[in-house]
Amino acid sequence: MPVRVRIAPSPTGDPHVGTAYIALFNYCFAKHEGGSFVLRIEDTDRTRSTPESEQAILRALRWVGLVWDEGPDVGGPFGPYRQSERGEIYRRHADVLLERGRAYRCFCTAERLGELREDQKLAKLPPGYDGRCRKLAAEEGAARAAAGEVHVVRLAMPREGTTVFTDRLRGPLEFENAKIDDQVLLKSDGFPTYHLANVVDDHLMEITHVIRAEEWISSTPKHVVLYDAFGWQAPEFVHMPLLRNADRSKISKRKNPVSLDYYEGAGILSETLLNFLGLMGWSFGGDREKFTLPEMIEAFDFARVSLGGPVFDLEKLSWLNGLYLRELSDDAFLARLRAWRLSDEHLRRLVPLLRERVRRLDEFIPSAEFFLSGDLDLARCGVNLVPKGRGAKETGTVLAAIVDEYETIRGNWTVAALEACSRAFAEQQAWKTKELFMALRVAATGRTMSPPLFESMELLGKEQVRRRLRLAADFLLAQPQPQPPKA
RNA sequence: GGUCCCAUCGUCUAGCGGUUAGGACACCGGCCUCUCACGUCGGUAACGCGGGUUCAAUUCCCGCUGGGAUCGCCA
Repeated sequence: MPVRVRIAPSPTGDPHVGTAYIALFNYCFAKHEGGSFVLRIEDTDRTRSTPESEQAILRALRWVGLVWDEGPDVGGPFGPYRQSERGEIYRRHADVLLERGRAYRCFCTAERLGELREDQKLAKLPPGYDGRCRKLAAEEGAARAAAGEVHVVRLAMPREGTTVFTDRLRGPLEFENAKIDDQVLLKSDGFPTYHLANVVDDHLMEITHVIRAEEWISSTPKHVVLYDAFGWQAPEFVHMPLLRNADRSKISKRKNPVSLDYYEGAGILSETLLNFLGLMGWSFGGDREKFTLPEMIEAFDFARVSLGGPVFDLEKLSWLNGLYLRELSDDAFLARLRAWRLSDEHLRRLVPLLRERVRRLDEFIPSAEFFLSGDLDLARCGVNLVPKGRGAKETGTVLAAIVDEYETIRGNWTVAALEACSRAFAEQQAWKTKELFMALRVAATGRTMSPPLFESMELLGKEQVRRRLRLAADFLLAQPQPQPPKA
């Protein structure tokens, strides 16, 4: 049977470095085995999925250079590759489970489930569905559903016994069925949850190996039960360790740049990024640290995966990138620069902002410096970061808070949205706009004098701004507190 | 808290019973050099703890500790 693997991102946000990481291992394994690499879009969350996000993810994955053999854009024999276009398939399969008594209709409301969870929390019981609707007769469920009553379909987990599956990297993993609750398979909007869609699609798309992140281990027994309920053979499971923040928690945008767009914007070459991700949890063998994608494919072996969650270290990534940069010819280097920020396209966006602040052409580059550089020298910004009459700590807190506030406009990173959001935030914090805007200006540009703040922020891009604001906040929060006056 | 996963320098890792525990990033020093960077040479730095098994444990087993994940009509 030919090896078929897949990467299945959910288009609910920015292209994630973890997606590229898992995609890399899927890709290398598939290509090493002469198999196929499939891209499937898991957009079953109607409220959060957006076509913009899907486009951004496809674009970023293309930048990274992992080419998929089948996917929503290129098609293939197992399409459609977008789950939102496969609704009928999931409903049909849910019906099969219903008929077989392996699933049941549940009419409990979100409110009741919320209360249930609250009660369980208070009583210090493990959270989970209490199975109320499982007691309903199938006929009654069918009748109420036919009458148009809103409901979901839940998996009827076996109440006894254990479910075992073999993880390629860890060996057999065993779970007690009684401790796994009845997962929702079909939501009340008729869309499937991940659990159903993933199992159905992996089977229909003839996926042979599910290579995904470790966070999925605990839901795998549910998937195994589903395969069994359908009478299908489950694929082989391979759970890769999770990328981590410096504090060893799962990598997150609060603590690390996580968007592939950030790395592209920082001038990390895609070949560097792939090489570096290949160093996370995997080793080439020998003392080899620098290798190309074809070399990694050639050498690929799951036996060389280590399971400790690797901390993603920007410092080492930058070092590796330097290696790649230095081996470029001058012309190739120049081409990279142009593709990065020195394209006509990018410079043309800077010109209108900067030309009126420039008297001579030789002032242009200095005035544009913060648009073309990475992290700022915060020690040099120093006191300017903190408005008069405000403390370092409170300014740090405010900057950290506005980073979260900007989350709400991530899909609409425009001057107008930035300004509206920032003004509202200032009011809410009881800060003068003047105070807040200056702190933002210095944190984002490193200067007290700059082109208009929101224009600058829009051009810098959300990744760059987020990073600089966070760094400034961390810097301020780490300042030694003023000593209380001596008595 | 329940369940599950994991555990070698600060970080990424090699090691798959017997090694002076190797390499890389970062850090420190030397060399190179007009400076810096690159390069190069050297240095500081790790097997979490306790029991077993064994002639011998970093390596195998168990417990503890520590870290992580997960417990959604998100994926």
